[in-house]
Amino acid sequence: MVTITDIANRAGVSPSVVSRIVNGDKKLRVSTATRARVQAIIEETGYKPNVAARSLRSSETGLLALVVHDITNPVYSEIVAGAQAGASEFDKIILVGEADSLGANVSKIESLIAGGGVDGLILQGAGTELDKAIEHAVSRKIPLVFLQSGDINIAPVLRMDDLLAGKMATKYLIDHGHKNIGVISTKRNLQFSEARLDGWKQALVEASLPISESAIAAANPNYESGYHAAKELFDQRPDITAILVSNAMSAVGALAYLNDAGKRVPEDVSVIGINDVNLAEFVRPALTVVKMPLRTMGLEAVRMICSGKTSSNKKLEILDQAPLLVERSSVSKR
Amino acid sequence: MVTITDIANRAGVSPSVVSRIVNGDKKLRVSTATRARVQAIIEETGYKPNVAARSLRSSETGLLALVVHDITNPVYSEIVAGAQAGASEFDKIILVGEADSLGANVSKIESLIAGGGVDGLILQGAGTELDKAIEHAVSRKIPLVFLQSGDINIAPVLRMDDLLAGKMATKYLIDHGHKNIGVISTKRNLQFSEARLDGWKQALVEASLPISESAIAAANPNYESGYHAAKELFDQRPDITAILVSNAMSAVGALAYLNDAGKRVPEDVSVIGINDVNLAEFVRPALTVVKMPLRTMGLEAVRMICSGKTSSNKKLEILDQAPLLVERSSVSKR
DNA sequence: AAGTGTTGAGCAATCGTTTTACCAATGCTA
DNA sequence: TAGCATTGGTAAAACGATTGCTCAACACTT
Repeated sequence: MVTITDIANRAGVSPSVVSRIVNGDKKLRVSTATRARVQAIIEETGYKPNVAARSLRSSETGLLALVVHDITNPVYSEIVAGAQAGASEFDKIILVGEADSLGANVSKIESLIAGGGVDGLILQGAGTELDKAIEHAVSRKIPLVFLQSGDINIAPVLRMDDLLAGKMATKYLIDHGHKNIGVISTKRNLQFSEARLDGWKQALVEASLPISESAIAAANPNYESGYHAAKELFDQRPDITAILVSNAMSAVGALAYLNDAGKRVPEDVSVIGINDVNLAEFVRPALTVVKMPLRTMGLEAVRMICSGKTSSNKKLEILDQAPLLVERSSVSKR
Repeated sequence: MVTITDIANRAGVSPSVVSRIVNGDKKLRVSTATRARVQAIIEETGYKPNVAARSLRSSETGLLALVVHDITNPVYSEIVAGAQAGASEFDKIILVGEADSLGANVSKIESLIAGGGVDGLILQGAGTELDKAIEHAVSRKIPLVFLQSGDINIAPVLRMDDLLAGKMATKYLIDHGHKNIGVISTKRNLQFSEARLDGWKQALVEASLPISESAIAAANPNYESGYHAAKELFDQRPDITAILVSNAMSAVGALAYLNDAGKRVPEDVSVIGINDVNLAEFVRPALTVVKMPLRTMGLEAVRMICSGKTSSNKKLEILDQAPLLVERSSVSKR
């Protein structure tokens, strides 16, 4: 492999000069002549600095780890996309991990973090699997941000306005004349899910509608779980005419159940989801949803990490960008 | 940070001993007493070797880069999952990149590869964006595998039995009495897509059914494109009673179009997809598909990389594991 | 008793960059 | 012309781990 010394030798300069040229050193003092000569040689040889050596010296790796709960969930893909956009602002690369699958390679991830292999860590839906990794990150002072839920005493938690989202969605159903409104919340009692549920409650209260525990079901964020939660809900409460589903994948599952149960959407039952994904537009009936700024959340997380806002600012941060109601065909007047 | 020297000092041994203990050196000769002492100190201090230093010395990073065409596509998530499973066999971590989004950070990815930041490279649906990265990988002799399509002169190409899949699916439609069978192929003229199309053709030929160009449409692997391709197809050929859709996301899009066009599935039109995803089961009607061994492909790619089969063996490799027909509700007898 | 093996461990070079400190040469000021 | 600043560059010490080589001590063999 061609090293910085090779370049230096061929150019008849010392490695330091090459290094400065490559890195665009601020207080760089090198004549335009040598600079051109060196750059030509770099071009010609295709020299690229060895990343290991560089990060050994500078203790920066250019890698940011983002651990999400489930890669296959399109909702999380949005977060990843946002993070990637942020990463390119700061010239970093996002390393995507999956919390569930981590079981197998969790120790490898831990070593990576503990060994200074990443410049920052973004954790979405962190369960206890990652406790050790978190510990290492903290002791190594690696910038850390939680997304949607996490322990505020350890690192900042970034959230979207989930309360507002739940409220908006529910209000929309109420405005369409619904009075018996069920909700399918997200399991695991996650903080953000709780907030969405609170939004539902607040909207009902403000409309002087009763809140009943029997109108609440819970699902994991996948199709199947949404299907079963919907079944459970309607078995208990056949009188429900509209449901709010706290996440997109469960919403699609719920739609499937309603179809199988012979309930037409939206004629018999209206459905509104939280989180928008491409799929919502192409499922039939197309899902009306409250679109959350997932992308922005991913982006903002990276920005916090890279601009050093994580250590100073240990608190719950709620994104300014408001949820957006996207009307499609799954809700009707009653 | 606690380094190997710190450990060595506290244990009263030299760093080499610590290194050998940590790495389980084969020809390791260290007394059980010192070993225990050192290990206790490692435990106590939480020492983890610095990954940059380690990879500088050993020129191995423990990272494998997997670049897929589109992270949000659940089909590719399967590949990623398989690769991750393979990675944990070899104690490596998968770094997932996205070819499309690469536009922005492509140069960073290039540097990573060129700088020896990864131990191997798996490319799915590689377009020209990555040519430079490929070049670097080759010149650095970084193991490289193409998935589904790629230049066989550069590295091995791993494929599934796409021809068989196309044939099986089409035969299934034929067996159900269909004679006018359309196909929505995948754009970009990718090699695997071509093979699926050939399968369609072969099945028709074997059944002495005519092959007509007007029965062929093409879509990108996403919902929207599938929707439009279906529209195009049926505008041209309203007589078609069954379609084969070459990828799952397009199939869902096609389903949406058929619904909007007032064609009932499967009563008026039967649909069969290639590739299975969870969604196929929860969309209504549930999609009948030919399930491809995507997971196995991801797994096998990693195995090839990590066992050094990539340099010797530059050829097209087709996975043994056969496609599997999964019957659901989108195909009916005619 | 001399020779031969084995065990346990240390020394020091090395991987490729970055960066601090330093220096020589030149130009400028007063 | 002495003094000083600027320009353009070099030397060498890190960064932290790995590993080939060396070596002392002891145990066996013959």
